[in-house]
Amino acid sequence: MPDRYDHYVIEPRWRRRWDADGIDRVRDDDERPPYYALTMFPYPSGELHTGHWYIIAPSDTAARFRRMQGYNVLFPIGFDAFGLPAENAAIERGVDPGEWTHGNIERMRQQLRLMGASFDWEREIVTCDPDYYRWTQWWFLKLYERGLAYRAGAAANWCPGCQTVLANEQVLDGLCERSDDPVERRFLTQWFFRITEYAEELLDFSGLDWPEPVTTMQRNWIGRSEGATLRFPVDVEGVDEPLSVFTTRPDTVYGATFMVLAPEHQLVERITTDEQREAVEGYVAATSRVTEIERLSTEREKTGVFTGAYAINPFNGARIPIWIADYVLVTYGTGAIMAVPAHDERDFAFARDHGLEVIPVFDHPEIDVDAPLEAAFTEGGAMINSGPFDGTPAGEAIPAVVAHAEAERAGTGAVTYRLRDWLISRQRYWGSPIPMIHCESCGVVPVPESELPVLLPENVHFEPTGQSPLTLIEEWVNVDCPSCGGAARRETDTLDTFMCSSWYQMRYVDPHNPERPFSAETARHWLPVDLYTGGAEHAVMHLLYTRFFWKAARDMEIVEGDEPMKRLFNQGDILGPDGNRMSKSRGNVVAPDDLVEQYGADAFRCQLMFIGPWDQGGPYNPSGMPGIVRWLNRLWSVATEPPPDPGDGAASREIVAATQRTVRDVTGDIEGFRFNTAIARLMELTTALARARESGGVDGATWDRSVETLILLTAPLAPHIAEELWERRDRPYSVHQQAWPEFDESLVVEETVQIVVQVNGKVRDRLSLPPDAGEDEARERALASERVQGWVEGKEPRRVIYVPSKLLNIVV
RNA sequence: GCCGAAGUGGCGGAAUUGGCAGACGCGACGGUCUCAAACACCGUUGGGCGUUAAGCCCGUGCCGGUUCGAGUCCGGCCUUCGGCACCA
Repeated sequence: MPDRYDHYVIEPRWRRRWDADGIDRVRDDDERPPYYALTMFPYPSGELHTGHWYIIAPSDTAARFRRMQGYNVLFPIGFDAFGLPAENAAIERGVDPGEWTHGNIERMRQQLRLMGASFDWEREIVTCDPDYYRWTQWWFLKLYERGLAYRAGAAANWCPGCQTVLANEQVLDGLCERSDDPVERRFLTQWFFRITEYAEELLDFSGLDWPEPVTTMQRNWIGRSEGATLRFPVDVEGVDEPLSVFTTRPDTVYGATFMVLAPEHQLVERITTDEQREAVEGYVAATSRVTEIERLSTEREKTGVFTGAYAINPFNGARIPIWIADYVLVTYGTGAIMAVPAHDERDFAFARDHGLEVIPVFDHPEIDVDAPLEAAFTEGGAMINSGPFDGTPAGEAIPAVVAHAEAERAGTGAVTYRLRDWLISRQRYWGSPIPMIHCESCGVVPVPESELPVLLPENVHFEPTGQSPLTLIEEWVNVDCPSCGGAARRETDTLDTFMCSSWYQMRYVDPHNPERPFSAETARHWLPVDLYTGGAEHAVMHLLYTRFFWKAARDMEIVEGDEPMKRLFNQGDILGPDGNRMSKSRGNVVAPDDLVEQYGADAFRCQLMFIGPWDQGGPYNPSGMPGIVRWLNRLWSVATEPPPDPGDGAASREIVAATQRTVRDVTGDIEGFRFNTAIARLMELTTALARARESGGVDGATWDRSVETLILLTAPLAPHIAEELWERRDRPYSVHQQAWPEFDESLVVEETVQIVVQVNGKVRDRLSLPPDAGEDEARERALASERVQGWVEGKEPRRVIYVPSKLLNIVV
């Protein structure tokens, strides 16, 4: 019976052994330095797919690598288990969301076990378990106490057919995905978190090792704008308060020729004249059917309607018309703008389409400002048409105008953020109940902490009543007011699932604590997270929410430090073999279980890591699997077959150097998540050893050290085969508890280096030189070469560029 | 549309700071071992010119620029992907 690599036998055997030994249990009192490696927890959709493997297997490799480097690594897993799909299953198939979710979790746990990932399963958390969401509710109360939670009106997608609120993904081209009814916007009173209070601090990423594109996206998302709010009196009887607008260009105020309100602006109804009412109401209704993305498109025609009302420019007394248009959003700034068509492209387009006046208030060296403008221009020289400000240079214009506005009480300098407060209310069943009670006499009253969790009731019916399903459960909704004891009703909205994932990394450090979300000591020991890996699709929302949560917790002295995740890495998306997102409808889904069955978890892990850089993702095609399998087989042979004939040991030196280069490169590659090149280097060393075994000349000690180094370097990537080979070489269990090999530079010193010789930038020859050769020596040797002479043709070099150990370029 | 990213052989990709384009692997072709085969082994493999060879020319999405030298830097496009606040 030939002794060959058989994943089918060795993988389950080692998983059972690791499990029995508790090799992945993490202790808080371990003396090694702590290292917290976190991978974004999955939603329990029902089946582990290739995408999960692509996210988790490399994370596991990174965690195992740190463990071998001497850290006590916390690498937990759990399930982000509340959310829409469970409720859809309930509506469509009548299954209970809780049962559906728990069934999925059980299945995915089994599948995850096959991966050979070094999770400490005793720390598993499931966000829909009352033991977890009790603390999610606790966080809500803390944020409420702190004044960071409040109620306000906000729009939701409303399907009149289903009588229900829809998620954005349930709206397709403005229609409900279930009933095809046109979706409307409906205003509801909902809960918000004041994330904007932290906007300024959230712009600061100093000290964070995060990918630059993510911080850029977050900065743009927060969208800080400096400018001013200006107050324009409204020329309508009964409207005494002025119309407040935010502008980044207060210096163009003399060029404001009309005002634009968002159609949802609260003043619209009060200022609209009788003649314009029908048009305005029609436009407001039409706007409720347009998505925000469409509204912000700069290509789209700028529609709008005149309200019939006028405002007074506080600077020059000009009486200017007030319009409504959907390119102004009620959620940004004050929901109203002063339009300066001469100096703003959107305002210009609007003015052109609706025949409104254009008054330039800056001159320009290349534009005739007395002629009708062809387009808006944003950079000008000095102010014109601006009364006392005429001649003020552009650089001084904004402070001058703001100072004047403040003196005249017509406005103030202001900073606005694009970031909006976080809407956390969901009109759904499958989420954590918001722990609040509405009492007629006391108003909104928090549920006392001692009464948490507010349990989600079971046996709920999902009927299209226009209410959240929780509203219908009288025995749950009706409750005594904690404050006065009178009859009161529970809040029937549930929490956004982003809230569950905003603090889960904190719960992992102390997951079974019944008294607190976690103890202060464990938090100090483990937090913040050292390495967070997950999809770039979370670059903005989840990662901003969790930063906000952390900062709020810090201000409440629950955690220490300013940031929750020190280092962040975003892996790319794995696609189907056709380059499209894997989906059942496309028929391009690759099922991991089948591949694991056929090739083993190690091979599948390695193939996923080998296909390309982790942050790039890309198409996954199992057709590349034979290359990985061949490598593992070759590794098996090298490690299990007898050593080569030592001969005179002449090849030892090169094997030592090759091994050391591999140590250096693989260490750097795993550190930088370049698993693809790490595996390429391991393949090269494996091949080099296999060839050396054939040709001989390697002494026994060198051979053993090289083979065992190769196994150690492979261990984080292919944990099962490494363990098996380590045991077969009679090394002490476990390979995963061994120290990572140290690179020794003195063993790789080269006697000569190859220098490329170019003539006019084209490679014409190569030279072998000592590494410390100087330019003169290199030049002399190069010019002596016949091939170089042929290209130089006796001409005198005009210039010679020498890069030591690399290249010599002769320019003639 | 806005914000962010990516385009290199038949395919996945490599080239970490501007310095030999195509490492490593798949596939293909040729061969070895074998009764036969394999997840075994060896070799060739960007395109063109060249009988072989030496060698030469072209070549990193497109157009232009900077440089002794550009896959890499700059400007302008094209295409694909992620996010856009109720999918998670």
